[in-house]
Amino acid sequence: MLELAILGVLMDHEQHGYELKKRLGETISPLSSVSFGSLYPALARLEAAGAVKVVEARTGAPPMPMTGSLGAEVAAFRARRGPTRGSRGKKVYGITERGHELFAELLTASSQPPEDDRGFSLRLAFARHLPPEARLGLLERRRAQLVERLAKARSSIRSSRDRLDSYARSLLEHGSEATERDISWLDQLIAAESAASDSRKKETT
Amino acid sequence: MLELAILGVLMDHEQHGYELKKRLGETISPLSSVSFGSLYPALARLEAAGAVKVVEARTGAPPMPMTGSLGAEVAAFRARRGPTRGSRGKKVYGITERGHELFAELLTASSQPPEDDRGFSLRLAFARHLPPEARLGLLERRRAQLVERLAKARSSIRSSRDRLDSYARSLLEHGSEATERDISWLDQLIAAESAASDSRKKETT
DNA sequence: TGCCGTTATATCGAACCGATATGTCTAGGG
DNA sequence: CCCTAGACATATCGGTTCGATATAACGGCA
Repeated sequence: MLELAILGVLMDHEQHGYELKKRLGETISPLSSVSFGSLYPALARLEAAGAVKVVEARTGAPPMPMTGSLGAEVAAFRARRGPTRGSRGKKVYGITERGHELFAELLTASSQPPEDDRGFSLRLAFARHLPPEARLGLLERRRAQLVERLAKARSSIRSSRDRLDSYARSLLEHGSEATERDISWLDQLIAAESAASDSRKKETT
Repeated sequence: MLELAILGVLMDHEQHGYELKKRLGETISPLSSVSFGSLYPALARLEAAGAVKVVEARTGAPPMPMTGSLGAEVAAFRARRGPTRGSRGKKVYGITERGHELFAELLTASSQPPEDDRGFSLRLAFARHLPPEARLGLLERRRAQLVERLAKARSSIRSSRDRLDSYARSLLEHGSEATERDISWLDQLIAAESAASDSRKKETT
């Protein structure tokens, strides 16, 4: 999930981790910013998989690998060289050819099973990298999912109306209204997408 | 987080894990159901902390007190499916005195730092267990948080309008609208809460 | 010069999820 | 009467994510 987000942001510009976090926070999901505790491991995974690579490392000395369980060794090394020694600098990451493949794969696949909300938002944010049919499929699967969720929520409200206090009831009703709006928003997107598809068809005939 | 949800549900009636999962899914957050992989460890944690305890395990005849509005329903369910149904291999959990303390603590505390969306929903769902002033505080903190989030989202949209494609832009704008509606929903809740507070004040004078 | 806020990378423990294993109970078909 | 499919129910495993924390370089400024 995070891999997809990282690759998508790196598609535009090469960046380093700290910038990446900011961009992920503002562009993709302003609601829940990504933490470093997941970002750096994810970057490490991607680098290990050959999907991204360090393009530029601005350091005085060559970068020292501090991965794995070498904490004690590194500490010993630091103690030898003194506490002021530092080779920690920026590591600018860029996406590789393999990364492009992985991005396409992640963006397309696993949208078959009912994905969670953030998964959909992420895919929609990168929808321009999808072929038009896949875009429509994404929107329509999401719509179907929301319709089902709305039905469940409504039946849940009906069946347990009297044993809910006003707070819980208001929460559920507000959630249902939000889902309704999501659906009609999707309808707009689907209509726009269909119109674009039609105009493309006309052009080629 | 999950601990709070479990304790809150157990406040109403004693239940076993499987029922708990269903109730958490339908009542609290219809959007993201809790998985067993987190539910059972959380129950184990709570049991280790002495907040819940096993009330009944694999008994044939149900001597369960089952106070609350659900008692009738459970009885009807048993009558429908037969008296021996679902009484084997189950571990019915109940909340202890320590559990009540922990619940109050979790419900009140840690709402000071900006909590995430699910955290707020959870607290609101159990708002009837809060003292009225704490309810108002909860709502107003949430409102302030959403206002801030909206401002950030808007400035983010403005600053990066042209380098966003239509999908990302639509996503961000839809998110902002949803946040606006959340805010006005909160305004309603705050108004209702204030009115209730006023009427209480009048009663006591 | 010394201090401090920002930028930046990295790790740790705990929580949580999705998949999976295992066991129990009952209904229904042969 | 058995026996198998499927609901009910508990539990664990590997991997991802989060929140907190450590470390360190850099820039401004008093």
